[in-house]
Amino acid sequence: MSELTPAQQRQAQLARLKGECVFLAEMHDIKILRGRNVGNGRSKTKNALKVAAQNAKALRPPAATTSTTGTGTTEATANPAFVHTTPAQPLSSRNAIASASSTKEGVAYQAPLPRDSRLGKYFEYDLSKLHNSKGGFLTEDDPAGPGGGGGAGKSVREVLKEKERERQMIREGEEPAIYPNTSPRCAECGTLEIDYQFLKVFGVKVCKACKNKIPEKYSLLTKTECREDYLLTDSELRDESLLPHLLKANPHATTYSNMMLYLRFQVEAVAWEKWGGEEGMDAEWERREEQKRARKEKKFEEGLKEYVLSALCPLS
Amino acid sequence: MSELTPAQQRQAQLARLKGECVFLAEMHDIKILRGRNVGNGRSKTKNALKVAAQNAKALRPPAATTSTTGTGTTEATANPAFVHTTPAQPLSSRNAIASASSTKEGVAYQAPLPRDSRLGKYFEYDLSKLHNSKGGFLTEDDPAGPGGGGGAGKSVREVLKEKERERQMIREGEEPAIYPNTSPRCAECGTLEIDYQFLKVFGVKVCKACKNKIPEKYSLLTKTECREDYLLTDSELRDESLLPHLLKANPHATTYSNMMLYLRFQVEAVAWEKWGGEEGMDAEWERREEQKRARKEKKFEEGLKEYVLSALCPLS
DNA sequence: GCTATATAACATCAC
DNA sequence: GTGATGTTATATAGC
Ligand SMILES: [Zn+2]
Ligand SMILES: [Zn+2]
Repeated sequence: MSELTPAQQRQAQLARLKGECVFLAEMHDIKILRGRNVGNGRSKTKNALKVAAQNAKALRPPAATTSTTGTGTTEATANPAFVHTTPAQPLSSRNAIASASSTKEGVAYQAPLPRDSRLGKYFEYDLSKLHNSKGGFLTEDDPAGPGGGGGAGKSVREVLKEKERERQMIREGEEPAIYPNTSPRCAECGTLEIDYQFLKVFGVKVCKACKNKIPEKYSLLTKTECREDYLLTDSELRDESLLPHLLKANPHATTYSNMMLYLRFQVEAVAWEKWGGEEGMDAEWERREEQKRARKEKKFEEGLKEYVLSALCPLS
Repeated sequence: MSELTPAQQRQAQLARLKGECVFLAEMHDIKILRGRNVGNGRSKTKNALKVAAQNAKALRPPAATTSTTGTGTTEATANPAFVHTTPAQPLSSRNAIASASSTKEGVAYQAPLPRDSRLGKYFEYDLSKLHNSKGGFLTEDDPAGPGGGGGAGKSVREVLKEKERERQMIREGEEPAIYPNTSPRCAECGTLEIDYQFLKVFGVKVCKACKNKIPEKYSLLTKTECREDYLLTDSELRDESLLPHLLKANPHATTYSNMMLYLRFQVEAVAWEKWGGEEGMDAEWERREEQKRARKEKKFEEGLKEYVLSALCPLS
């Protein structure tokens, strides 16, 4: 096999990607002018799908969206006494991990620059507004909504990625431009005694009392729960810029790996964009359940035959 | 890692399988009595699903089911001039392959025994009637239908597996008990000039004229077409006892691998059982198409950003 | 048009 | 509860 070297493969894929980009960019009415990108903006409404825009609310902390508690997720880790015992100590080690993982992506050093830097001027068409599609949320150019200043037109994924950049800056000691000198207050009740661990890790301003009062929004989920109950994939949960998490000692045994805890409303936002709302997710869940059952039955039939045959043949 | 040896793994899986079998067998009202299997039979109607029984017809050659030509499958290889040129020559080599592949399964030597042999007596509950489920066909104990003697209660898969055993016996020179001394006739028009290649490979009695006259039933599909148009998986298409195929030189280049050609109505029968009829299959097809599109768009977005960034950064 | 390789999703088990 | 491992399905490139 005259296979390519890894470097050549990478190059080939990039070339393919570039070709595809040019082609698809035209499809999206984006013009690429070698170093300067001028698009005629919003023209992707044709790709819009299904959807109910209720999820967007979940991203704006001030809105006290109590959402639904519908899905039968186990509330085990949602118990505050169980989850919030450690007083923000292991954060330093966790931050180390976070920084390492976000800087390993090559260009990540340039990426966290603020939007108004030199880089921003090259785009009349904001790349972060590209139609994300896996669910079709926020594709209609909704009129920015009342008070929804910056988020309009961006997918949940994009908003979260930007928030991650802000968190990154917080970790590096710089204040994000959006929160100048005023001390942060709980988004729910306004108290000044917010949980700084939540601010640092999740970029969410909330006090411990409100956290416990609104578990359907602020409770924590283990990685496994996210995978099973919200059908998120491992790579999605590994992406800190999409869904941050905090680490906590595993209660099953001290030798086990740390638990990874995610914030429920963030997880729900991503999952609902991915699956097209809670209904779409439930439908997919049913589908997989049925699939699993079918697989099991097939294996059972084959296995039973093999078993009975092997049990009978010695007698013949 | 104190991992198990392959043999130990196999053993462990078998043990697990046996346990599962016992458990699930009880669920199915089957009693396993170490070498003797006594079940109270039909009690699985609760598992029945969706369905339209039209597909069963496709399995009875005498019924001139013209089926539908609905799906937009390419009819390229369906062109008889293209497909049926070789006069049953390469069969010998193909048969060798077939025998090899079907005997490599260990117990396959015992399996082809006729139903009324010693083995059959141990089962009051016919294992081949187990609910197959991936589509839910034929689970209701349909009253055997007019003239449908042996096939009632068996899934499409099971029927095909039995037919494969017959074909196997034909290849080995023995006449199957069902076709005694009378020469085979075309199931469509009754002529004696049937295509013996089709009989040997597919176990189907049909003349060349009828083959060409009813392409929606007798045309041939390449393996790739089966995979793409009928959403069958590679392992399913590799299983000769489920879906036999004949080989033909690849027209694209003589150095390429042989084409594998499957009979359309057999493929349709399997696919429709798997997906719950043509409607179910089309639904799944749409689902995958959408999934593919979403994947592509996601990759595009990431790729475009990376590309534009790499194109822009040198300028800054 | 097919197979081989790589990638992602998924099930399973040791920790 | 998580991560490593093997298994399966999908995408691509070479033949
Ligand atoms: Zn509060
Ligand atoms: Zn005929």
